[in-house]
Amino acid sequence: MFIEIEADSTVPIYLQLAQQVIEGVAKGELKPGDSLPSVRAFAADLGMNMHTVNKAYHYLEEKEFIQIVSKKGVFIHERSVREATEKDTDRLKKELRPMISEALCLNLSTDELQALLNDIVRDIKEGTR
Amino acid sequence: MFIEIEADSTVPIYLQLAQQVIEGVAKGELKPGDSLPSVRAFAADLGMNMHTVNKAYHYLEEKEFIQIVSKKGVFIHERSVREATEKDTDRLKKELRPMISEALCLNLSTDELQALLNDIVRDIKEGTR
DNA sequence: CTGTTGTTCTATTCACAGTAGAACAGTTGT
DNA sequence: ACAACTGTTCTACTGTGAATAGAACAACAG
Repeated sequence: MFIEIEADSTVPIYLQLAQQVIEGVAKGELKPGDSLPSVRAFAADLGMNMHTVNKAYHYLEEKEFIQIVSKKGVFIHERSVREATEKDTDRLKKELRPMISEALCLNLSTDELQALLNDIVRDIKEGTR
Repeated sequence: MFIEIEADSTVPIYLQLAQQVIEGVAKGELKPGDSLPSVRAFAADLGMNMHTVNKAYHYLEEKEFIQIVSKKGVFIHERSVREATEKDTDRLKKELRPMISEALCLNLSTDELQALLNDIVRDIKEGTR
C-alpha cells in the first residue's frame, strides 16, 4: 500500500488518505479481510498525527469500506466491493454533476468524456499516478 | 437563471452558486456577453451576503467563466465555452479519480459508468434537478 | 506483565466560510 | 449636476473544520 499525500492540496489529508485506501480496494490491491496498519503505526509511517488517521478510518467505516474492531484492529470490509444501490448512484450523480458541467463548457463531446473516463479507469487499475 | 442553494450542504454556498452559473453556461442558458446580476441584487435575491456573491464571482473569474468589469458589471466570458487544454483535462482527471474509484468498488462496469455519465449530461441539458 | 489496540478527553492553532457595515471611486441615466 | 448603481476594499466578528498534541482508559495478544 503506497500512499502519497500532497501537503499543499486543498483536499484535507485525512480525505486524501481515505481516497487512496478506496483506490486500493478498487484496484484489488486490498481485499476483504486484509488488515490495515494501526492508527499509530500508520500515522508514524505517513508523518501525520494519530487522530488524523483515526478520522480517515472513521470516514471509511461510515462508507462501509472498512470495519473497525475496537482494541483489535482495522480490516477491509467484507462488502467493500458490492452492488450499487440507487442511493449510491444518485449520490455519485450529484457529486459528478459540477465536473461534467465544466467538461461540457470545455467543449468535450460525450465521446471524449467517455475516453477520459476510460483513461482514469486504466490509470487506477494500472497504478499510474 | 434559477438558482437553488442547499443551506445544509457540506458544499460552501459560494461554490454552489458558482457551480450553477457554470451549469447555466453548459446548457447554453447563459451566453458570452450576457450580464449577471450585481453582487448586491443577486445577494438580496438569494438571501445571502453581498460578499458571498462577490466570492463566487471571483472564483468564476479565476476560472475564466465570467469577466468582472470594475464599476460596470459582470458578464459571461467570451471564452466561457472553449477548447480544453491538456492542463484542463489533467485537472479534470485528477478531480474525477476519487469518484471513479468509488464507482469501481460499487461494481459498476465501464458500460454502466458511461450510462451514468450520459444520464448526467442529459440532466444538465434538460434542466432536471 | 508488557506492549499494542482503538477510544475518549481536553486543548490549542490555523484557515475558511459567512455575515456585517461602512466607505471609496468610477459609471449610468435623468 | 445629481442620484443611483457598479465593483472594490477595509475592518470586525462568529462559527466550523482541519490538524496537532498529550494523556488516560479498557480490552486483547504474546
